[in-house]
Amino acid sequence: MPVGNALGTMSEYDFTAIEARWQAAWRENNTFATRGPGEEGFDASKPKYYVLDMFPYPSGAGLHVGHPKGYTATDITARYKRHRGFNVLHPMGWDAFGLPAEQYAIQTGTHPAVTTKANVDNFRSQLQALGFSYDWDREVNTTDPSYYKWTQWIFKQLYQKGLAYQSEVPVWWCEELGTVLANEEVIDGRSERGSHPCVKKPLRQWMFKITEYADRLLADLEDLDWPDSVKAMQREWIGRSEGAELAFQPATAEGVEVGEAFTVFTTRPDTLYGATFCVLSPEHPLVDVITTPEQMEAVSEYREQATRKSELERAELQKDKTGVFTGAYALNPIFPEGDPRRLIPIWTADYVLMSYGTGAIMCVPDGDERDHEFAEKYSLEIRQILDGDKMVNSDFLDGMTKEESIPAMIAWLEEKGLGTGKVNFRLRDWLFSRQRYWGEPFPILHEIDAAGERTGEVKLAADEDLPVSLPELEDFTPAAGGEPPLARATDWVTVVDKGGKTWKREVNSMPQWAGSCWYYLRFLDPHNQGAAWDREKEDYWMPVDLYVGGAEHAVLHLLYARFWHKVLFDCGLVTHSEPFQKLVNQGMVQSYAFKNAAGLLVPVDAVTENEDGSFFAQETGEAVERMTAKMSKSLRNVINPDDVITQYGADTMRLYEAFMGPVTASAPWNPRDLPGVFRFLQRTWRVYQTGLGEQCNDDVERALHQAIKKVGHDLEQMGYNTAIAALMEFINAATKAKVPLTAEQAANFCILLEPFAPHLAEELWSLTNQSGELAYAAWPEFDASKLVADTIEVPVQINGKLRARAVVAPDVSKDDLEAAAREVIAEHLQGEVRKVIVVPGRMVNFVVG
RNA sequence: GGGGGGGUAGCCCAAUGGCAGAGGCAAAGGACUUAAAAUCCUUCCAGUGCGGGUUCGAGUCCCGUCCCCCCUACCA
Repeated sequence: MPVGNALGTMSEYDFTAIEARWQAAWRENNTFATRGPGEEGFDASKPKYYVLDMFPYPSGAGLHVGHPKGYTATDITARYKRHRGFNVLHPMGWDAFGLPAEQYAIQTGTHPAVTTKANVDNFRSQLQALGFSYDWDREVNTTDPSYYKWTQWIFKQLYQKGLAYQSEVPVWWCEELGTVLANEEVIDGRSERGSHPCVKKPLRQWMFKITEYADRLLADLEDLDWPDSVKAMQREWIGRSEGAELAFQPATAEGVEVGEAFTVFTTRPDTLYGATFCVLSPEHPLVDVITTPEQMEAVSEYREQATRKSELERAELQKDKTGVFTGAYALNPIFPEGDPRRLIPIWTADYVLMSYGTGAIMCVPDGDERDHEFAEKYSLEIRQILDGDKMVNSDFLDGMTKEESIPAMIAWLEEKGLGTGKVNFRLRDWLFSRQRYWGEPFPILHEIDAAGERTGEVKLAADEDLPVSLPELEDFTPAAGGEPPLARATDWVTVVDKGGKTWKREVNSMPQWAGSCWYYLRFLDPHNQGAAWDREKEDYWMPVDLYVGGAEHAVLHLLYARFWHKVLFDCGLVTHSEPFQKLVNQGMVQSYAFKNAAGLLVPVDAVTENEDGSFFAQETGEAVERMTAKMSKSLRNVINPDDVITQYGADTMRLYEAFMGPVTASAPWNPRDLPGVFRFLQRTWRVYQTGLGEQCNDDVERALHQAIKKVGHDLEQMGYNTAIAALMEFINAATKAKVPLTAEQAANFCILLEPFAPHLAEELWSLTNQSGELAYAAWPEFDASKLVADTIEVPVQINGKLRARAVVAPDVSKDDLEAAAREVIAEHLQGEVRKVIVVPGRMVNFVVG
């Protein structure tokens, strides 16, 4: 085979050389450097498009084939938008604080910064090998002091707004990780990372008042172009419910008042006439006060059991409700003194959670399924108050539906001063401190007294003292008792201010979410030394037009970032109240796995396929069933992107990722499908190898214009897989025509191909001596007159069933089409034609009989 | 239990209410080749989970039902 690039000479599609050449050229020419307001070369007349990936944590394992699925989608869109004349901001960075680097440091003594740098370098080169058009001049790294300086500065803004506070609260403590965790990071009593057991423990921690923003975080979801599932998850997490709070007074069995009144939250205050008992959470402080001596032993034992039970165990045991009578009673405020219904028993039970509402509930067995179950089990009174959807035995509410009775009851309670209408949220304040080394230090100083003890007074570090840099440490292990590793850096911890006064630094660090709460703003102005970002740039680029990432961040990163952004908005630092206008969750890239009859998973490399397409395990010979699963080391089904690039090239890899199906769909990586897209690129290469022609072939020209239309249309709605199908159609047509493309056709197809397979497109652009920079060449316009053939076949139906086809001109009139249809259908037409439906260019339908 | 998303050829996946098929994989046959690979050409394949309804016409809209995936769950 002759090797060479001269046109007219058949040469191989040498993707390795082509990709290396163009990646180098893009770097040298700064092809994808983006200019914003105030930057040289900025063109203010162009519209902007900000397309963002959720930046990765640079793990030691390197890039996973799942990462490029989203990155390929955004890159195709970024490249497409450049052709459409947009100023495109398409940056990449590293969310590099986090536990793995710290744990590796504890095991090996390697400083997390060293590990992080190595991992970042690896990730960057892997991403560059895929030819993504990021503006690498804007790369940010959350662990860089010049970055976290501004993370600390934003913390100060939140603090100054009164949104950050310290509190001794029961928080999730994870012994294994040696740190506290946020509610969002604990699932069923286990840490989200690593699945280690966690317990509730009272500790003094930094909190953010995210609950003050609950209403806005909920309401503003409305206008966002986000997946319904993510909006639903955020709504549920915020958990707004309307109802009332009302107070119950504890009393003895004789009705003598004891202790303080307790408040309950209920969404159905109107069912108060059916309230026959109350339940306090075992953690409720009042339980100690009101429990009678006779019941004390049983209650203490129950409470102890409840604390020992993990949240997980409580959830597992949910079917079987348990509880203990406290011996005390509560006065149902709706009944007058002397009414026997007024005195109701108070129980304690762990199905009532201290963390929701007030930790105390009124129970209406006739209205609530759980209360009913509990009442049945412990033989408590069940008083009817509902007949169908109408209230009964409820005095002034009788005959009302709940829509009428709830407001009526709230009005009544408020009038009598017994309760108030109340909106309750499930959202808790955000626990913002961690006992780790590898995180942002707080810009906080604690006042200490002569004995070196904290007085409780704190002050912020001055702006000119930022960043508060991480001190060097030898040992990164958390100290016993939850003391953070930073406490060991004694020189760093002690600060003497200008007045000679001694302070101690905060030794907790920020959680990993901090850096990712605002990185999309730093990309706008990454080298700014004097400010986190420039207002003019922020005004131009924000909000993010397209944000692509995994669904796992639905309530963590995406809720936190929205919260920070709203605070920044209230501070007048940003111009929009929401950061991410359109959000897309890319589907997961899964892998095949195999399961035997016993349901055990069998590693991929231990399975062989039979001729008939079934599978068997090599060792045992037993039949196994193919299924899709997450890639995992144990199943040995992890695909390494580097191997794919070596074998097929980056363009094939990109094309395959985009061609797997809709970007939002999960699909297994199927090595068998790779050659299909690879062949398409080879065919494309070959079409261009025959040189350019003068003569314009009609079929090729039509296919090209159809492709221009379809690819543009599909890309507007992120239909990457169907856009690629359109490209394939064109190449199939061009191959079939066996005539060289004209220079114009060759150029136009290069532009269509560039977003998907940029290296090959650049090579072909250069081989055909096109002028100008391909990445910024204007997207071609399609000519509607060239879209259709000289004649088209129109289906002719009788009663909706296909009976014949009429060959007509594409622009035939309605009457002429009907005439042509009558001609071809004549022999099939029997009986009276009652109606004729004619859709010009589409079909004709005769309704008979 | 609640919420979100899906069921179309052997497989992945397309189809503004208008011929069920764009594209790819796999399969079969052929061309080229000493042979194989690669490449090229040709061919094969379902009536859209199931049952109703609306319509001239339903994969698409409506009602019911079954199955699968994801998220969430004693939230008062």
